[in-house]
Amino acid sequence: MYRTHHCNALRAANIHEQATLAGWINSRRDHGGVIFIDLRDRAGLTQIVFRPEENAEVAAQSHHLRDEDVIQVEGRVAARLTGTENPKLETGEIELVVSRLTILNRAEPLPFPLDAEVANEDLRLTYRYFDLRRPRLSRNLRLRHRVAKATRDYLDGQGFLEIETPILSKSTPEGARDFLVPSRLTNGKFYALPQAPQQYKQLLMVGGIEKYFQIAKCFRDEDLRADRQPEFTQIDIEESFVRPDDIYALAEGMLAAIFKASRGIDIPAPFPRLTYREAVGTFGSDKPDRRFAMKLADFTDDFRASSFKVFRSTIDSGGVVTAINAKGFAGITIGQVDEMAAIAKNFGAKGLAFIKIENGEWKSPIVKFFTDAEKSALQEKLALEEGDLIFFAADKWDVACEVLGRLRLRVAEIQGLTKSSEELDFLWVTDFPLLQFDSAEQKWNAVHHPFTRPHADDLALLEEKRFGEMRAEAYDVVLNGVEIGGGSIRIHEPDLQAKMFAVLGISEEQQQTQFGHLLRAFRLGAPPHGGIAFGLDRLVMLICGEQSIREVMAFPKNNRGQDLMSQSPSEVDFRQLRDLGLKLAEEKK
RNA sequence: GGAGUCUUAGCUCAAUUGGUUAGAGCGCCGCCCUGUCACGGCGGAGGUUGCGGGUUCGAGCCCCGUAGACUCCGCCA
Repeated sequence: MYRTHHCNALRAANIHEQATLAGWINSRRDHGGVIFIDLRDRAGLTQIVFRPEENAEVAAQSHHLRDEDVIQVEGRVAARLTGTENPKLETGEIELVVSRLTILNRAEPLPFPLDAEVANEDLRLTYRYFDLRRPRLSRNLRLRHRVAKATRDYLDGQGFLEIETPILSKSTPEGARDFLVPSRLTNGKFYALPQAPQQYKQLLMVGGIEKYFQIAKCFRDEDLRADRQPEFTQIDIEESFVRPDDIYALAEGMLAAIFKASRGIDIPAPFPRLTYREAVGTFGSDKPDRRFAMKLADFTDDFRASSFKVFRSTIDSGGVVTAINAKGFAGITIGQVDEMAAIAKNFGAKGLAFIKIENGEWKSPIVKFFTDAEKSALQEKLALEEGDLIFFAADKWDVACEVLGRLRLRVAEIQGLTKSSEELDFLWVTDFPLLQFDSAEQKWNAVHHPFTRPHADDLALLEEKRFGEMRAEAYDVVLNGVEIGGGSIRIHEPDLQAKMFAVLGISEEQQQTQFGHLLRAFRLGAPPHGGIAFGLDRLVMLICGEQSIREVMAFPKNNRGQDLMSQSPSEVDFRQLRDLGLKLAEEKK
């Protein structure tokens, strides 16, 4: 046995007992004579003390110890001298007077200190196993475990079965780029790593499972972001004989259990619901951060007869005029104006009109075009006050909303509106559009995925080919402006599914080769079903108060998808390629 | 593929307007120190200022290029 106690176990009640501890040297304080060491293991810290008068040999050895050496110590639990107790430590009333020291392993000079923030993420990722010793990451991984455990316990309690689905699966044309795995036994053919267990979970429903879940690894070969890694984890759920309301209640219950278990807090449920049109129209985003207002206000009717040509012509051609009030932002700098204009342009605006309210005056080159009626409409709907700043967007509805939505987020960031907020704002966004026209490819794409059920009231639109107007029976859960989950009720009828594939431009032949098994399954008595999937990494990130999912994964990849620690991806031996029947197109330089 | 920010000692950072030998704290090495808890004191080692080029009497600083990191856009059914 390496130890009799962990490093957060000994208390005043243990005084005079013998104990053996093992762990890392967190810090050492060498007084030449007496030497103190804070010994750390995953449970906490215990001060151990070496005294020459107690054991000269061991004390002499102790002078050579360094931070992060791994040692085992045996000794007597003693009360600290009066006045030297440390209230900052749970073990602060006692110390271990060492009589025997075993050095289990030494540490070379450290690549970076563990007791300070390190900015260089490259270095942290290269020495990830070392970085994991820091309280930040160990706390995050513990919270992640609590979230996963609460998820399993809750769903188990609701009668769900955790079922694994294949990692080696089939490439499909829709969606993200697949990671491919060449097949050795069938040269020239490939597996794909799953982007999500979507088809498998639907087939489990056909299989009569009724209630399935999985904490599933998913893979997408797309560019990375602070909240996107090529492999990530979903809490994947599917259930038969459900309406959206059933899914909402289940998801709310699960999130409540997760937040209770991880943060010890009760979250208010049911969550408010916004339709997609409401969310985008009011906040300029389908994942609105509602912890601050700065709502979009529509002025299309007010400017219908405007003498300001830009507004007038936009409205005449079916566009809208909307605005936000950036409260107290009239002191905006030239640089910030440029930045805002750049954001507007980046998201499709032709320009950015704005008005400063300063010294009781409306300052802007466009104010001269406005009538009193137009001004009072602005005044009223935006509740204008001294020091405010109005941003306008005049464009097609979706462009105008997105532009103001992006400006809204940037202004809030500059003003620090959510900086110290502890608020947890959950909501459902419902009634997403079913299809979106891709003008580059000149085809309709599924907004959610091809298996999403059209809204029952909009089925007639399918026959009329008014695809852009169709709503989906799809929903997202949003927390503080981050999409943490999304799902839909699925199509379970083979004919409707085939029709959807056709709309998406998937030929009859492709349907058979790529989705034949699914269509066939639907002809053998598929129950109505639907589900939802949560991004576990993003959820844990929010629970931990982190800005990046890399901070809640044990071994994340960098921006280029590389693991700096193990140096993957890496070249492979030519024999491996030969076995797979592969040849590289270009010789590596 | 595009935009932005950044890159100075092992780590975190500094270096006035372009001006002498690029500094500090932590860490490391050596010596001292018997009640500290971020212990303290004295001394020492450690630098091609990411890389390449240019302007200049003189470049860490200005210009051009390039590499890398991060953030965002595109992309992510």
